[in-house]
Amino acid sequence: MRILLVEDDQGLGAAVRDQIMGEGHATDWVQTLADAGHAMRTVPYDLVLLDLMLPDGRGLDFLRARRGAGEVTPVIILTARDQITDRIAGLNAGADDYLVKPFDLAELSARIGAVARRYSGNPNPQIDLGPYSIDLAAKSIFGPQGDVTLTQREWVILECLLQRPGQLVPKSALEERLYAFDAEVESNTIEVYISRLRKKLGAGIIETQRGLGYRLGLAA
Amino acid sequence: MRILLVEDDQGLGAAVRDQIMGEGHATDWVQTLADAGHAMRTVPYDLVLLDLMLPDGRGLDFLRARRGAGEVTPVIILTARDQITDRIAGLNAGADDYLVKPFDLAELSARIGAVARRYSGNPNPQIDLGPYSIDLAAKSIFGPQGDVTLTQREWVILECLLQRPGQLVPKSALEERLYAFDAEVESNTIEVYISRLRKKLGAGIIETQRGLGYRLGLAA
DNA sequence: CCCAACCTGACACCGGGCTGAACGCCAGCG
DNA sequence: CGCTGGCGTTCAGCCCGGTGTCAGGTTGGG
Repeated sequence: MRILLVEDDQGLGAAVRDQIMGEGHATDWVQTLADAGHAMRTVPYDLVLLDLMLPDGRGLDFLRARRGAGEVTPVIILTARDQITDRIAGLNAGADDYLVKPFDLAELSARIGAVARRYSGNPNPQIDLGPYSIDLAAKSIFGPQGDVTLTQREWVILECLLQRPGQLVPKSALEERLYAFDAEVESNTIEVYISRLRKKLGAGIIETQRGLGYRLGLAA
Repeated sequence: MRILLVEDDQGLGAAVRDQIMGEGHATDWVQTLADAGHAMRTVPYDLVLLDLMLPDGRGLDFLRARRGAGEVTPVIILTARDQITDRIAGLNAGADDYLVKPFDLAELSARIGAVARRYSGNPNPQIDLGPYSIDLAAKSIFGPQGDVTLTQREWVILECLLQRPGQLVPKSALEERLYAFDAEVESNTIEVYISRLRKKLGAGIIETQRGLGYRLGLAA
C-alpha cells in the first residue's frame, strides 16, 4: 500500500514511518498540511495517517475540505489522548478510524491492516514508466523482457523518484529516505543504487543532474 | 449467493441480514445450532456466517463436527474482540475467515465478496497453478504424481498467495492471516510452512523476495 | 588541463531465509 | 490409561543474497 503520513513530531514520525515501511508499505512522510495537500494531489495514496495538530493549520479543517472536494482516500486520525471531541468531530469530518496517542505500533499495524483489507477490492493502480508497468502495491514491475525484481532499497529509491516524476530529487532526500536522520553514511551508497537500478531498468530512465540530484526521464 | 446467518443477537442479526440481503444475496437467519444444522442439511448454502456464542452450544464444536462430516461450505466466523483463542481455534476447526465484533458492515461485505470471488458461480472452480489443479472448495490438489494433501495451515498460506497470484504478499500479511492481529509470534513459522509447501508442490511455485515477502510464480 | 562529481565492477560482511529435526499437544484407539 | 500418529511450533545450523564500502575509471564544468 501507498501511505501518506502527516505528522510534525520528528521522533514519532520517524518511528511510524519506519514501522509501516518495515511492513512493506510505500510511505511518504510530510510535516505540514501544505505538503500533504500537494502530495495527495500528486500521488494516489491508499491511506492517509493524519495528525490533527500541525504547524500550519488544523487537520480537521483540512480533512473536511478534502472530503468536500470529493477525496475518498481512507484516513486514520492520530490524536492526543484527551481530545475526545476532536475524535468525534474527526469521524464526522470523514475519517475512517482514529488512534489515540501514545499508541502502540502493533495497534497501528492492525488498523492499517484492517483498512487494507476493507479496501482490498479495488485493483492496484498501475504506473507507467517508459516501457515498464509498475504496480507499487504488488511490488512488481513488468517490462519488455518480462518481470523485473527489485530489492527493498531499490524500491525505496524508485518510489521516491516516482513520487515526483520528471522533477528533480536531491540526493540528500534519497539518503534521508534510506537512513533516517542519524545514520551518518559517508559513502556513495545512493550512487551505487542508482547504478543498480539503471542496470535493471536500462539507461535513460534515471537521469543525473550534476551537483543537484536525480530525476525520472519522461521519455518513452 | 445463498447465505446462512447463525446469530442469536437480535439487533446484530437483523442488521447483518438486511445488509447482505440488500446486496442481493439470498439469506436465511437462524439463531440456534440445531436450526443451523437442519438448514445446512436441507439447503446447499454458498456461505455460512457463524457466531461462536450460541444458546445451545459452542459454534466451534459445531463447525468441527460439520467439517468432520465432510462439509465443505465456506464459513466465516463472527467472534468477540477478546476471544483470541477462539479465533485461532476457529481457523483450526476449518473456518475460512473471521470477523471481530463489532465489525463494520462494509468490512463484512468485503469478506463476503472475497468468498464469492473465491468460490464464484460454478460449484467447484478449478484453479490452475503450474502442473497442479486446485479445488479450493474441496480443499484438494491434483498434480502429476496424484493427489497432494495439505494441512489446514498450509491451506491458509496457499489460499492467501492464490488470492494475489503473481503479486507480492508480505510475510506480515500471512502472519496476520494465521494468528489474528495481536498474537506476538516471534518465530519462523511462516518460513517453515513455505518450506513444507515447496516440498509438497515442488520448488519454483513459491518464490521469495528477501525482506519483502513471497509470491506465486507464474511459470508453468 | 584539473578537479569534483559521478559511475560501476568487485568484494566482504551480516542478517534474513531455509530446512531437518525435535518437542508439545491433542485426538483417536485399543 | 498408555500408545500412537498427525499437526503445529521451536530451534539450530547452514546458506545465500542484499547491503555498504572501496578503488579505479569516466564525465563534465570551469
